[in-house]
Amino acid sequence: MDAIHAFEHLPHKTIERLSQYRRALLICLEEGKSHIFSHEIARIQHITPVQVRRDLMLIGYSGTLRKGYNIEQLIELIGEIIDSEEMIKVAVMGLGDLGHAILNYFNGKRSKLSIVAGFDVNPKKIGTVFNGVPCYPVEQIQEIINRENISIGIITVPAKQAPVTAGRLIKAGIKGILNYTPTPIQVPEDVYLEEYDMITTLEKLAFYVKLANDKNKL
Amino acid sequence: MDAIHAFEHLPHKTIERLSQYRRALLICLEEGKSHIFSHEIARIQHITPVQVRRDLMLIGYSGTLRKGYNIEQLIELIGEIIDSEEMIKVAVMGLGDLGHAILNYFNGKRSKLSIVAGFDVNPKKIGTVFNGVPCYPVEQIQEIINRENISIGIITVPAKQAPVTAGRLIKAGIKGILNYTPTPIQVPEDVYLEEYDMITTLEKLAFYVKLANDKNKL
DNA sequence: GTAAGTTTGTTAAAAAGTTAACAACGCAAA
DNA sequence: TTTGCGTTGTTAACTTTTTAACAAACTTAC
Ligand SMILES: NC(=O)c1ccc[n+]([C@@H]2O[C@H](COP(=O)([O-])OP(=O)(O)OC[C@H]3O[C@@H](n4cnc5c(N)ncnc54)[C@H](O)[C@@H]3O)[C@@H](O)[C@H]2O)c1
Ligand SMILES: NC(=O)c1ccc[n+]([C@@H]2O[C@H](COP(=O)([O-])OP(=O)(O)OC[C@H]3O[C@@H](n4cnc5c(N)ncnc54)[C@H](O)[C@@H]3O)[C@@H](O)[C@H]2O)c1
Repeated sequence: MDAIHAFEHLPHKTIERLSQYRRALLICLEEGKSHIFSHEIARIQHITPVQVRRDLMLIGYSGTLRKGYNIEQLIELIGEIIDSEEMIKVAVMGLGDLGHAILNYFNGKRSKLSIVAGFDVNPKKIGTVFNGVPCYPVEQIQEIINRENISIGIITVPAKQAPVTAGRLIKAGIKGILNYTPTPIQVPEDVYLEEYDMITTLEKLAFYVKLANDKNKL
Repeated sequence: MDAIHAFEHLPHKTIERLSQYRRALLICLEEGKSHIFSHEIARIQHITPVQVRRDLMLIGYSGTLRKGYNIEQLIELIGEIIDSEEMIKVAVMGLGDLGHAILNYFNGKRSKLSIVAGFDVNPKKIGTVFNGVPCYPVEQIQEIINRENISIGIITVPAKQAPVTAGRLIKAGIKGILNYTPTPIQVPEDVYLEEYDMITTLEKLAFYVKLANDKNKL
């Protein structure tokens, strides 16, 4: 299909925004709305209406003049683009506070993404089931990842353990890693990596807050 | 001072990377290194050496030829740029799993940023102290934020409570908000806002994993 | 002491991402 | 009708961000 080819070349930022649009659209749908204007989506996402229209143009979706976009259809189309046909399965490495928060938050939210396993070294956690997700010992990682066909790993172990944990995930054949520890990790180029550290976000925020403060003092 | 003026116009991405460089540099310092090359920093951060050099050029830091950058000095300079002179104080709204993870993780990591208060509605949590951070009832938000001179709020309440919580923070005079719930919020333009949703990151990851999969199948 | 090899600093070019501008359209009110 | 307004789709301009290119400088090896 031609469309699949096109979606390959969607800008990275557009992919992110599509996910965000869908999240917002799902809420609107729940609230009983059937249509939405570009400027409404824009306001929710803190961007410009032009950008919304441009993104939707890129995925080939057309709205109705003066009526806006059909919410249900748009959710459907975004799903066709960013979701995969089969379920994508995810494992969480390290079921501490953050790992728990993620398990709590995540499952059930998306139909094509599911956390199916947790791994830990703490004997008290191994064998327990949290929110429907069983906790396995790290030694079984290869076995479980093969058996369940898990392709994404989330790292929430103590920072020092991040590199060795990443190594295990890679060895086990994982294709994408989301690293929530502050220790950067290295991956081969066929593994997708996202790293997020709260402190970077906070420091950025603090920088701009300070800047605004300094300006007001003048 | 002239330099302060210049730092105002640093690219947003550079600010983010400076925070990341510092994080990496602190680790290197601990490991006993005294100097580092641009390509080493680049490798840790998964970017190019040119970009590192460019960022450092923008902040006016010069390395030594064939010896690289002095780690201690660079950490110091990055601090002068992105940290504020006085401590920036932070409050966490909602001390559930995620709020706890943040308290656990954060305090002590940075000298100029500190979480000094938590707020919750659960009577069992109110009055407790977690990791040195007291939990107050939300009703006292105005009082505590004024008294402690808190300027940043992190939102980790249940998603539905996000907008009302944001409203309270804004009313209390907060200047920056970091929203970790999946419900987008609205803020006046003198308040800095960052929103982060794990699902967006995961969906993006899943998209590129799928893409790579599809390519391999051809 | 000279040549070869590295690494920095900076300017210039390229790429990615955002915003502006506006024609086309359709609804609503006059 | 017809006029005016609000909205989409799209091209073009602009801005931001990244990458390339390369001279200058220092070190080491010969
Ligand atoms: N990025 C962020 O925003 C953010 C926020 C909070 C915490 N963190 C980071 O996330 C990580 C986890 O934080 P937390 O508060 O949940 O810590 P925690 O100590 O509560 O949890 C860590 C868990 O990992 C397990 N573990 C230890 N070694 C392991 C290994 N080798 N393999 C598998 N499991 C192992 C422990 O038994 C524990 O259950 C830390 O690195 C922390 O720095 C990041
Ligand atoms: N963005 C992410 O990556 C991510 C990950 C996990 C969870 N979350 C989100 O973070 C939020 C918190 O998650 P959690 O797992 O910690 O939930 P939780 O239920 O464990 O914690 C929520 C806490 O907020 C308190 N609370 C409820 N209403 C409040 C109010 N009006 N004011 C102050 N406190 C209030 C509750 O008493 C509870 O202690 C949720 O919205 C969840 O969707 C986000």
